[in-house]
Amino acid sequence: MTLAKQPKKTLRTDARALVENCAGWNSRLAARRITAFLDRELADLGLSAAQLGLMAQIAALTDDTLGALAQRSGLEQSTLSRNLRTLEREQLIEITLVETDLRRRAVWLTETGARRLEAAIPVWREAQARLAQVVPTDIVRQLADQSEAL
Amino acid sequence: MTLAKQPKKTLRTDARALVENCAGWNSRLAARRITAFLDRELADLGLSAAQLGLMAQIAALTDDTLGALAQRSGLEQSTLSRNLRTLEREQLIEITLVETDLRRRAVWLTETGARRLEAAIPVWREAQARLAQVVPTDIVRQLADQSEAL
DNA sequence: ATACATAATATGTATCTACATGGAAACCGG
DNA sequence: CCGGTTTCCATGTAGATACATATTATGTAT
Repeated sequence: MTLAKQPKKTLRTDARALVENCAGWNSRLAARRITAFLDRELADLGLSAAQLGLMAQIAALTDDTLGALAQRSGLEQSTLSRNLRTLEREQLIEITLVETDLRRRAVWLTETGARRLEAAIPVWREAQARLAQVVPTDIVRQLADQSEAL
Repeated sequence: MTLAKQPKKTLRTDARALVENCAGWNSRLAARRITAFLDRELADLGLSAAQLGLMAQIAALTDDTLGALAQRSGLEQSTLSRNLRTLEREQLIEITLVETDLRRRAVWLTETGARRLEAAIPVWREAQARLAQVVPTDIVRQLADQSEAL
């Protein structure tokens, strides 16, 4: 009878292998750490790393609707819907109907949002540069690209 | 007067550079995609990728308390506290007092939890192998390691 | 021993994330 | 034009995550 307190050696060994190698765990761990770093760097701007990224996604589009934005940003449609809401509440973005198809909504930055993003860019650039001294940022980008095939 | 609908070219250009290169965004994107893949692969087991990882962390320890586990797993103490609760609710883990210091709690897998983890290991191994054909898992591990320095 | 500081954990609050489902608009076959 | 289907988005629900703060127990100086 194996006590839970002292699991079988093999289980512990397997668990250690999982902990070390699991790409799921490791990718989330890296994301947590990198995001925490950026959040600290961006704290003064009143933007989180996630918000900055999403605003940049929006600014990068010429004009597009929520579904397309979800696609491009690799977010669940429902997740996007909610992440947009916090930006909307702070009046950084605006969401409006598309007259030609009333099911669709279009997003864009407000003037306030554009100014906020503009102010954030150099801070982000600086933070990313410091980050790049510790983590190979081009590799991170490759990873994001490659994982799309999953 | 620049309309928000058509932000300054420079802003859009900067935004595109951010979207492409931001290690924060890219790391979260990769983590989302990898985690979603593993969640699908693990669906039958009644475990999410995050739960599996955390259970493995617990199993990998000989004996330890919550603070140490938070450290090792790179999670906020408060985050860990809550993630453990869902495992506890399903009776996969047990949390008890440490008699020598009543502030501390110790965690371990229940028999049910150990069996569940044991069953999950081969499934994880298979999933990780398939994942590795698309994403270099050793690189992901390096990233997690390197980002600790942030 | 008592009062104050420190340590370990839990809880309040809020954002990020996703799956399942709901509601409204558009589309399409007859 | 009408009814069924599909598309787009929002919402219910729930886990993952973190910061700030509260709570309880330990340690310490007097």
